Amino acid sequence: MKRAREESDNEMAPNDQIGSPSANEDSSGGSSADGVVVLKKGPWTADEDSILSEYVEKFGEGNWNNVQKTTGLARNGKSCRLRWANHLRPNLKKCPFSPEEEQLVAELHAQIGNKWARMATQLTGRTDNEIKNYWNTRIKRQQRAGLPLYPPNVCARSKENQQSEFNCGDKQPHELLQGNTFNISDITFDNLHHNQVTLPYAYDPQRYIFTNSMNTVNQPTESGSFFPGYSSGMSSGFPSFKELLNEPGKIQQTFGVSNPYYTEPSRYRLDYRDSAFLGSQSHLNGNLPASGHITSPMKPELPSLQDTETDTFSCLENPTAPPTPCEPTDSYFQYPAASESVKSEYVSSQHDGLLDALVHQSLGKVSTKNQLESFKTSPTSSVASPGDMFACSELNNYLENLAEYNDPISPLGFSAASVFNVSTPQISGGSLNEFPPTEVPSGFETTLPADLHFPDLKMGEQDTLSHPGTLRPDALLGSFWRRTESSQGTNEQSPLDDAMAMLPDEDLGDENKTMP
DNA sequence: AACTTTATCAACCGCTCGAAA
DNA sequence: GTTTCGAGCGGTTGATAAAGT
Repeated sequence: MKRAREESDNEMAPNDQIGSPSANEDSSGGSSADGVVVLKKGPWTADEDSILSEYVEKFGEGNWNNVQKTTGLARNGKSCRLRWANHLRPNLKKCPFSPEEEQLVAELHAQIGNKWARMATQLTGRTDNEIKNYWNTRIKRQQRAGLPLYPPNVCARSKENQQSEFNCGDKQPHELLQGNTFNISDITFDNLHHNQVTLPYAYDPQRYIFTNSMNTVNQPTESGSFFPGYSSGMSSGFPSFKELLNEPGKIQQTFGVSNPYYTEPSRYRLDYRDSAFLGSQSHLNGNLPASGHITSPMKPELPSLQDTETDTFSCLENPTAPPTPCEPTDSYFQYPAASESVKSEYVSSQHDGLLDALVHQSLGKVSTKNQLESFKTSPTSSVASPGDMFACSELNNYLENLAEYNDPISPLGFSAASVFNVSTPQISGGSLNEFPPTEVPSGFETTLPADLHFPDLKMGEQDTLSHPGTLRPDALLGSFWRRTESSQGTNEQSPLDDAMAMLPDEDLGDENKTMP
C-alpha cells in the first residue's frame, strides 16, 4: 500500500525544484520510484488546481484527505483545503479591497479582533487569509506612517455599537466605574527625560492609550474579555488570571520582568488627553512619529483594545466628543464598588479581561523567554516607565477588588504578594539591555483623575523616592492606596497592606512591612 | 543598472476543537 | 473515557514584485 509522506527539503527534491517548471511535470502524480507518495509543498500549479477543482466538483468540499487518494494529487488534505478556500472557491474576489471593505474590516477588527475567519463571513468573496494579510499590511503601513490604526468613523461607530450592546447587556459598565477625568494635579512627569526612560517595548498606540475624554472600556464581546482577540484563556498559552492567582509561578513568568521603573519621579505631571501614556513613543497626538522609530521588539499585530483605541482615536479626531456613559477608561485606576448584583459574575469576568490586558501588556514588554529568565535571575532594572506603574496600579485595583468582593478564587494576600513580588523588580541595575532605548518626549504629559489621590510624590518624598525600594510602583502605589484609605478615615487594614505584608523583605522598604 | 528595502501574497505550521470510533 | 482523525483557525514564513537609493 502506498504511504504518503510530505516532501521536505532534506529528504526529497530540493526546494528550488518544488513549484518550478521541472517539478510541475509530475505535480499531479507525486509518486516516486519506491512507491512512496511524495506530497508536494509550495506553490500550486494550474494542473493541480484543475485536479482539485474537478475533485470538489465531483465530491464536494470536505474530506480533503481523500483528494490525494482519489485523484493522486500530491498534496495533503490541509493544503487542498487551503488552496480551495483561498483560491479556487467560486465567487472569490481577487481585486484589491474596496474602501467599503476596508472600512468593514476596520470595524470588525475593532469589534472582534483577529478573528479572521469570522471577518471573512462578513466580507463576501474574501478569505480569512486575505483579510489577515491585508490587515497586517495595513498595520505596518499605519505604524510606519504614525497614523492611527482605526479610522475615526470606525471608532465612533464602534463606540455606538458597544453602547447599544451595553444597553442590551446585563450590566452597565458605568455602574462599576466612574469618573471622566484624568487629572492628578500633584503628580507630574516633567522629568521623563529623553534617553532616561528605557522601555522594553515600543509604543503601541492601540495598546497603551489613555485619554482624558476616553471614558469607555470595552464591554467584553466574548469570553468575558475586555479585549477581543485576547480571550480570557489567552490562546497563546498564556495563563488566565485565575491561573495566575493560583499559581504564583505563572505570575512570575508573566510579570516577573519588564517592569523597570523610571527613577526620577520627582515631579509627575500626567496628561492623558492626547498622549499615549504607557508607551515610550508617546506623542501628544497619540500617534507614532512619522519617522516610525519602532525600536523595540513588538509584534506587528495589534490587539483589539476596542474602546481604548476607538475612543482614543475618536477623541483625537474630535476632542470635544462628549463622554460616553460607558465604562470609563480610567477604570485602570479605579474600580468603584460594584452593585451587589454585579459582584458575583460580572466583576469577575471583567476582571479576568482586565488581567488579560495586563498580562498582554506584560507580554508586550517581554519578547522572549530568555528575557524573562534573565530578568528573573537578575530582577533589577534601572528605569521605569509610567506604563509599568500603570500596570501595577491596575493590578492593585484588581487585587483590591478581588479582596473586596471576597472572590473565592483570589486569596488576595498571597496573590497580591506574588504579583508584587514578581511584577515589581527593584530599580537598581539593568538587565533589559536587549531592548533598545526608546524616548519619551519631554513634553510628555499625562493627566490623571482629580478624584484619584496619589501621594504627593513631588514634595517631601524626594529622599524616599530615591530609595530603590520605594521607587517601585508597588511601594508607590501601596503607599498611595494606604494613604488614600487613611485619608478617608478608614481604620481597617487595606487589602494592599495585606499584600504588602506578604512581600519578601528585600522587596519592600521597612515602612511597608507589617508582617506579624 | 545594480542593489537594497518594503509590500504583498501564498503557503505552511502548530494548535484547538468536535465528531466518530 | 480515551484515542484518532478531519477540519478549521491564527500566526508565521518565504518568495516575489515593486519601490527606493
